[in-house]
Amino acid sequence: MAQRRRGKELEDAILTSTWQLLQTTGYTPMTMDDIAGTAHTNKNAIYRRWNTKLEVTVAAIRKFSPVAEVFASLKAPNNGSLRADLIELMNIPLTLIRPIGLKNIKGALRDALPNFSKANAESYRRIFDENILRNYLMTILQNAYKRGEVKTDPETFPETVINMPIFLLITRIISEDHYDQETVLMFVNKILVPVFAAQ
Amino acid sequence: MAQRRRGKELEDAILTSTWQLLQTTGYTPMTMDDIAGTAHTNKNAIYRRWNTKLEVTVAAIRKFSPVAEVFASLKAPNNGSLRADLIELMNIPLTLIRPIGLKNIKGALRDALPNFSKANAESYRRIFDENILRNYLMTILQNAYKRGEVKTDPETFPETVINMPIFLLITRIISEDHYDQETVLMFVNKILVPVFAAQ
DNA sequence: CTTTTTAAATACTTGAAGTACCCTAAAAGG
DNA sequence: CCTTTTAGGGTACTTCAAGTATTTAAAAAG
Repeated sequence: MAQRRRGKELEDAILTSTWQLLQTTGYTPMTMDDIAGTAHTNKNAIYRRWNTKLEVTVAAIRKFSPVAEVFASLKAPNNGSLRADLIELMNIPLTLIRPIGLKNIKGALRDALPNFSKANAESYRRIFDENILRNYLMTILQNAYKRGEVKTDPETFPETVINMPIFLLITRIISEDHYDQETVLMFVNKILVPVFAAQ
Repeated sequence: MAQRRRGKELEDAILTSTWQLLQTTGYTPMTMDDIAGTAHTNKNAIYRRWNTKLEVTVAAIRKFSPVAEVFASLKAPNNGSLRADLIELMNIPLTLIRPIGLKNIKGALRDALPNFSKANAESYRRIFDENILRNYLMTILQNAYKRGEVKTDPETFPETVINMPIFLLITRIISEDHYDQETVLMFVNKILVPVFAAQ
């Protein structure tokens, strides 16, 4: 019998298995027993650390996808034009979605859905962006306001308008439609710039 | 013991129970056993007619909510202005959402999610609108194009732009945020008119 | 009146989540 | 070293809802 692992070693094994199953089995069909089995341990070891499949999965994503690095290296776009800044902003999710896969994100979104509500708005921003996208957007809009590209103070925009970028992403995920450079340009040119410029 | 019901009588009893449970228990917590129990029958009678909770529920909604009547009485808005037409369009879901409840729609949306995809785009339009909203929107946009309120032929708009109204609704449902007259005006004035006018 | 259909009642199977418990290896502390 | 504490291994169990199977009997059809 193999040595008994514990602590970080065991945790790593669990997250590695989760990440691996995410690529092969996929989020939705993957079960807690699958994860435990692949990691050569049992469900208790998982439940001792996380409460749900969604939580283990988020932990695995944080460990193995470039989410952390990408966010660490980011700064708020400031290219001197609303359009250029929005393109840079909407490119961020591009880097994050690819290694995880749209379908897995959709599965996770489904599990997370019951926690989404206006009252609990944090929870869904957190999945992708830890509010970074939102903060960057506000900065971008403030700069555009100073330049006159946006007519009113972004602080007064309706929540729904501020949420347009994340809502475009969510609907893209729901429809399992690919997200690429062309999509970014379409979002920015055909939707986001017109909407923000009209405020 | 009561007489043994069958056929339409039994079907009505099942749908009545479903509709009733939708108002009390709510879609997500409601189980097939609940429905069977409330209708004083058993699950077999349900499964003989529908395959999933979602399908029974949709049948119950079609029977008891004003969906059918509303759609029958509708005609494509034509008020001579893009803005007025869009307001009329976005008012239609208002009538439909209230008697069903946002939370129930959200639960149903969650169950329906796996069937949503770009490839299968029909399925999610069907939930609310049987494509009527989309057809009306195209008519509205064509009229606006003739008047010059829209610069290019709506046939050439990106799918995402055409889907803006339904996506706004979906994100509203996801966030369990109320949908009222004020929301309609905000959607139309701050988002839909700017987006369509920019095409 | 006989046959066919189909609901009622009940019990069962399945799949996954989540829990309980006992045992023992590994770490920690003296 | 030796003892104590901690936490994983293994296994079995509970729960919940979905979905299926079976037997019985009532209603419909001829």
